[in-house]
Amino acid sequence: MSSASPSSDLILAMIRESGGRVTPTKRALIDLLSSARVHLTADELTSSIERDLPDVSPSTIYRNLEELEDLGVVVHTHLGRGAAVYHLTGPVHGHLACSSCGVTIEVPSTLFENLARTAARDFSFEVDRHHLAISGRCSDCQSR
Amino acid sequence: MSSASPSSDLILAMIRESGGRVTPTKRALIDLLSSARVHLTADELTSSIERDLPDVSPSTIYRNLEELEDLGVVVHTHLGRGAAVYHLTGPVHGHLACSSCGVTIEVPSTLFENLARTAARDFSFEVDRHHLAISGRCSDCQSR
DNA sequence: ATTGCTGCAAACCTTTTGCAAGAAT
DNA sequence: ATTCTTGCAAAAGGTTTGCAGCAAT
Repeated sequence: MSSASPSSDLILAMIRESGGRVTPTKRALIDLLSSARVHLTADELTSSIERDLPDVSPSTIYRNLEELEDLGVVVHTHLGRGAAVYHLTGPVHGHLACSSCGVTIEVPSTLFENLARTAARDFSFEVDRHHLAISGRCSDCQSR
Repeated sequence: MSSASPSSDLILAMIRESGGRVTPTKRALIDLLSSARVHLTADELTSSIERDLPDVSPSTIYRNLEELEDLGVVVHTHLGRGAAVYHLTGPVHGHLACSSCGVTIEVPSTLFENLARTAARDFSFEVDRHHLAISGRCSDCQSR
C-alpha cells in the first residue's frame, strides 16, 4: 500500500535525525494521525492517547505536534472559531470547510493549481499547498 | 461581481431595521472599519475606540462585531496563530497570508473564480467569497 | 415604557511556559 | 552521562457570558 504520507517509521527516523527522541507519546500520536480519516484537535488527540497512556498531558501533545510541524510532517489549520485541527501532510490537498455545520471536504490540490500559479506570477506569493482552507457552505447546508 | 462596501449610513439603517440600536460604540466601530486600510484585531479596535470612549469594554466590541457579522457587513479571518482580524465586506477579495512575517496581501476575487467554479461543480460546495485566506510565504520572506 | 446595550468581572477555552524529575540515546 | 522529554501547575491570550444599571427607541 503506497501513500504519499511519510510512513510512521520514516517519521520516527526523521525525529531521531533531527536530534529528537522517540517516546511512547510520539509513537501514539503518529499512529493516530496516520490512521485518522478526519482531522483532529489537540484535545481529541490527547483524549485518544489517554486511553493507552493515562498520564499524558496536553502540553506534551502540543509540544509533540509542534515538533512534527517543524519537521514538516504535520500541519494544522484553523477552521471556524474553535480549536485548530492537525493532520499529516499527506497527498497534497486543500480543505473546503463548511461554516454552517463544520464538515470539511478534502479536495485534490489540482483545484488550487491555477490559484497557486497566479499568486506566484502576479503577487510573488508562494502558496503553502499543505495549509489550504476555503470556507463556504456544503451541499447539505445549502439545501436547508 | 464585486459589491462596494455599504456606506456607514446604510449599515446604521441595517442595524435599526434588524431591531438593533445605534450606539456611540457602533458608530465608532463602523467608522474605524470603513477607513481602515488594514484588517484589525478586536483588541486593536478596542484601543482605537478607547481614545474617544475611554470606558468602552472589549466585550462590547466583540458583541458589536458579532452583530455586524450577523448582518453580513463584517467578516473575520484567522491568520496565523494569533487573534482574528475583522474587516468590512468590501469589494470581494481574498487574502494571501504570509506564515513567516504575518503580512497579508489582498487580492482580487478573480484569483478565486476558477476555484469557486470547480468547487461548485465537482463538490457542490459554495465558496464564501468574503472569507478567503490562503497561507504561504510572501516574496520578502522567500528571499530570506 | 420597552427592551436592547453597556461596563464590569468572572468564567472559559485553547495554547504556552517554568520547573524538577524521569527517560531515550 | 548527556540532554531531551515529561507531567504538573500556573500563566497567558483571546473570547464569551451573567448581571444590574443605563440608554436608544
